[in-house]
Amino acid sequence: MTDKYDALKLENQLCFPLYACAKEIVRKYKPFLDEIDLTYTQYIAMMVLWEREKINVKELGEYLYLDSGTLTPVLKKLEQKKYITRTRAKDDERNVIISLTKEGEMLRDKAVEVPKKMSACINIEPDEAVWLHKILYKLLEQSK
Amino acid sequence: MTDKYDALKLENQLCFPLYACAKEIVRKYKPFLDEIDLTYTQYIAMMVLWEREKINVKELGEYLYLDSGTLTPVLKKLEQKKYITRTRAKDDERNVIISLTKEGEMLRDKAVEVPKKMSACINIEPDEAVWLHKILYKLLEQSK
DNA sequence: GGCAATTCAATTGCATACAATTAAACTACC
DNA sequence: GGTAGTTTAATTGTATGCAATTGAATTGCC
Repeated sequence: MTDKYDALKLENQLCFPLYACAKEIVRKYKPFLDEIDLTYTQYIAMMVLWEREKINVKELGEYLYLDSGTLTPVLKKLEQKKYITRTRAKDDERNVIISLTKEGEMLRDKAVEVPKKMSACINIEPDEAVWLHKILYKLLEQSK
Repeated sequence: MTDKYDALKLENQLCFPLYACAKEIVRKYKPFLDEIDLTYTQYIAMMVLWEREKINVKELGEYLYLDSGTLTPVLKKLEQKKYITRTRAKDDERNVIISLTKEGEMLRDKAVEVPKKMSACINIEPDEAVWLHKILYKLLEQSK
């Protein structure tokens, strides 16, 4: 019951369900993120800022696995919305420092509801979630 | 050691590593897919075609979790490359039938090397891979 | 000190993704 | 048989993503 093309079957891929699952879950975030007027990419960028307050684009990109080509427009949007500021570092003008504004800080209290609402949408056993989390980070480590 | 914002920490998310992991793995495909001049989206579309030969856009979208807004331009590209044809169904002109061409069929022999090369790039225990596959499909089921 | 190499963010070009709308075709129902 | 509702792709508009390039700033090295 095997043929030489088995490896090409969609159902035999590991990448495909990963790709599809990520998209579907990000899509589920949308209604909740709409309430606080953030896209998913803006949301994860804010997440880092809430932890760090100040960070440059390169380091932010390392956290998020995104490059400046993606981040620059996202950060400009967040700047427009007054959640962050973008300023060249005095000591090294190549670096653009992203800083949280007071408005950005305040958004945190509204955003904290998002993960709560999401967890109600994803039906997964707690121990499976822990496992999945672990294995995904193990795979991510390989990309560094 | 917990605070009210713990749920907002990037490292506590399940969606983020899923999202990042999917992107990183798709990126790892790129050099192999470049060799056969396919993008990842074109590749997974071809994968379905190699299994099905004929399918309409809607049903293809259900397999791939993609809508016509994404698929139409992808399929037009594959048509340009002569791997598929797009024709309105005689019996119901709303349906666009995607069919594999002989060139598309022939590409399969080259494409079958891609999963082989990829598996050498992803370092994961076989039983973990099976488990991951299972849990991802379980999550995907919830999006139907 | 001066120049080559490196670093960083921004830009460009291309390819997704998806929500919302549109237009054409078909179905149901009377 | 006519019309309202439904279905299917395509289109439009917005937001990513990423490779490659650019330009400014900095560092290394002699």
